[in-house]
Amino acid sequence: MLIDELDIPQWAKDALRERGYESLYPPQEEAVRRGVLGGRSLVLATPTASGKTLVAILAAAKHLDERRGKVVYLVPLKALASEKAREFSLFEERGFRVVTATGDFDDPAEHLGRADVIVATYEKMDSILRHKPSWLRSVSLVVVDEAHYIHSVDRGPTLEVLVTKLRRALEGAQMLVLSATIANAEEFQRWIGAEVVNVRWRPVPLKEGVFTNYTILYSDGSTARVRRAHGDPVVDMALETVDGGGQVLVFVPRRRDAVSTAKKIATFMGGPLGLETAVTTVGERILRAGEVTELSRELAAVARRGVAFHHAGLSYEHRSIVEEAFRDGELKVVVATPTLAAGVNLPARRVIITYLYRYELGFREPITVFEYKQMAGRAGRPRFDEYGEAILLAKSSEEAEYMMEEYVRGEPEPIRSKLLDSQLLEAHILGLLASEGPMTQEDVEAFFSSTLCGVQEGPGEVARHVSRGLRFLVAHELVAESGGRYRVTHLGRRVAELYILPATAVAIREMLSATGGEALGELDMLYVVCSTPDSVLAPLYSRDRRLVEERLREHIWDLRMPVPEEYSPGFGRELQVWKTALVLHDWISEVSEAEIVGRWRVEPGDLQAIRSCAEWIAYSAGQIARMLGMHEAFRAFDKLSRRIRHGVKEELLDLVSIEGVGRIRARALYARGYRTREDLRRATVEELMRIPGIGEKLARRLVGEA
DNA sequence: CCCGATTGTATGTAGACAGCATGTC
DNA sequence: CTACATACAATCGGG
Repeated sequence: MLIDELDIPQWAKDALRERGYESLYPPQEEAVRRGVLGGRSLVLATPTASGKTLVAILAAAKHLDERRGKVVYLVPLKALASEKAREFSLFEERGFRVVTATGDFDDPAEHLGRADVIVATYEKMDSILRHKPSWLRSVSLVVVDEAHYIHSVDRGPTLEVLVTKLRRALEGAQMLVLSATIANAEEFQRWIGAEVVNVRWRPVPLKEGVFTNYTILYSDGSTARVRRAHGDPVVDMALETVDGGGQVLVFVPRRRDAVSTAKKIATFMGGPLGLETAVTTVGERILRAGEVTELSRELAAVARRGVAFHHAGLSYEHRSIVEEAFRDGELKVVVATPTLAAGVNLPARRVIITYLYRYELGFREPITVFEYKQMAGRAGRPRFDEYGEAILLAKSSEEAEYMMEEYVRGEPEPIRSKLLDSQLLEAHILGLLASEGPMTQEDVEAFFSSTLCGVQEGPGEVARHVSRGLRFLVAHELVAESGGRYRVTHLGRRVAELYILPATAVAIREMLSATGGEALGELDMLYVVCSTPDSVLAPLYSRDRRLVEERLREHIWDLRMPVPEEYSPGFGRELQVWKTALVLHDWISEVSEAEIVGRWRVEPGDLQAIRSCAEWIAYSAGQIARMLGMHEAFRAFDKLSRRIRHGVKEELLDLVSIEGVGRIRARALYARGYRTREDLRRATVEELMRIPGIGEKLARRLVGEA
C-alpha cells in the first residue's frame, strides 16, 4: 500500500514523501485496514523499529487536518519525548505546534493549550491532569507509546491510571496503544475495547543465535565459526563485525563490566579503521563536557578508539554524546547496561548479550524473556544492515541449550498490572480525587476496576486495596470524607500537584511538626529531604561507614535529626540516608564535582540524579511547611532547594540567578567583590573581563543581564 | 630477605519519572 | 537462601 493511496491530507503525503516514506510496512497496512485512519482505537503490538510511529503520524494528520483536536503522545522517557517531537516536526511546517512536556522542559500551561501535538512523559501528563487544564476536552487522539511499561512496578501503575483517566475524560477520543509484541493482547482488547494488531514483523530480519566454543548456533539451525583472534569471545565477535563495516552493541549486567569490556575491546581497536580524525573528536567532546572525572577520562580514552561504555553513572551529557556518536557511526562499539535496551532507538548490526540474570535484593534472578527480546531487538540498522544479529554468550553447551530453549525460542511473558503490588495506589487515589473532584468510595473503586488491573485481578481485590488506601489518606488528612463523599484537603491537593508520594508528604510533615517549626540546620534539612520514600539515595559501601560517622560527629551538636545507632532497625538505610545528605552538603558547600565523586564514590550520573531529586523534594518540603503556616521553615527549604539546584553557598544565590552564571563563575565574581546583581550593574565590561574565565562576550552579557 | 605468584576472603551488584520558574561551564 | 567476578590481603616459595 502506498502513502499516496491513503486517506490523509495531501500536505501530509507530500511531507512524508519528502522524508523518504513511500509505502507502508505490513503491520502499518493492517493498522490502516483496521480503521486507524477512521478514528478506530487500536492496540498495535509489533517489534521495535517496525514503524509504529508512522501509524501515529498518519492518525495525527487526520486529527489535525480535520481540526478535530489535539494529539497527546505519551512516552516513558524524556529522551524519547524529544525524539518523538522531532519525528512529529513535519506538522510544524504546516503551522501546527508540537511541544514536549517533561519535568525539565515545560511550556507554561496556556502554551500547552495552544499546542496541537503534546509529547509528554507519562508522569508529566498525569501531573498536568491534576492541574485540571481547560484544554483537555479538545484532545481527540491519545497515543500511548511503549505501553508494555504497564508491566513495570514503579512506572506501570502510573501509566495504567493515566490511560484510564484519559479514556474517561475523553469519551469518543481515539486511543492508539503502541507496544512491543505481547502475549496477552486480548486482555488489552478487553480493557481498551480496541482493535488489536499483534504481529512479529521486522523491517530488518533478525537472526538470533547462541555462542559456544567459538561457534554460533542460530535459531534457524545454521552455524557460523568465529575466528579466535584475541581469546576473548566478546572481543573477537565485536571486532569481526567492526571489520565487516558494522556496529556492535554489547549488553552487560553491571556498570563496571561496561567499563572493563569497553577497555578490553578498545585495546584491540585502532589504526587500520581509518577513523582516527573523526573519533578523536568524540574523545575531545567528552572531555569538554563538564568537569573531568576519572570516569570521563576513561570514557574519552576508549572513545578515541571508536569504543564507548554507556550506563547511568555517566552524566546526561556524556550519555547523549555517546548515543549521538554511535548513531553517526563515529563509534563502532558501545558496551551498555540495560540503559540502552529500553531507551532511545540505537540499533546496531550485531548485539551481543552477555547475561541473562540480574540481582534483586542480593539474589540472582533470571531476566524475563521480554527483557531479552528488548535487547535482541536492537539488532539490525534499517538501510545499513541486510539483517541484524543477536548473539547470546554461553559458557557451556548445556547453557547454550538452555538459552536457546528458554530465551531465543521463548515467548515474551504476558503484561501484568502491578497496581496492587506498588507503593503507588494511594498516590493515584489522591491524584484521582485531585483531578476529578469529590467521589464516593464506590466511584473510586469503580474507577480502579476499569484499569487493566481490574480486568486481571477482578473488582473485589481492587476494592479491598482501594479501601485501605482511602483510609490511609483520610488518617493523614490528605483526604476528608463528608456525607459519603471523599475530597482532597488543601494539603492533599498540594501534595497531588507537587507529585510527591503521600508517604513523603506525611514523613515531611511529621519531621516538621516534631521540631515545632523551629529552624533546622543545613544538614538536618538535607536529612529530612533524603529520608523520604521519594528520594534518590547514594549507594552505600561498607567502607563509607567510617566517613559518614566521622562527618556526623563533626556536626553532632547541631543535629536534631536522629543519628543512626548500630543494631537499631534500619541502620543500613539510615546510614545511606545520611551519606546522601552529606553528599548534598558537600555539593551546596561548593565542593567540586570531581572531589565529591572521588570522596563518596558516587558516579557523576548518580550525583545528577540525587541533586535533581533532592531539589524537587526540598521545594516540596518548603511548600508543605508553608501550608502548615511554618514560614521560617518554608523560606529555609525554599532557599535550600535553590542552593541544591546551583550547588552554592547562600551568599551566591543572587549571582547564580543570572543567566550564564553557575557555581564557578559566581564564586569568581564574588571573590572579586561582585556580590550581588546590583554590584554587577555598576561594573564595567573591562573590569569583568579581567576575571579569569570571563571573556568579552560573557562580560557584556553579565552587565546587560544585571 | 625480597619479590612475585598463589590462594583466600570480603565486597558489591540496573535504571530514571515527578515541581517551579527561568537559564550551567 | 541460591552467584560470581573482582579487588585486595594473606601466605607461600623461589632465588
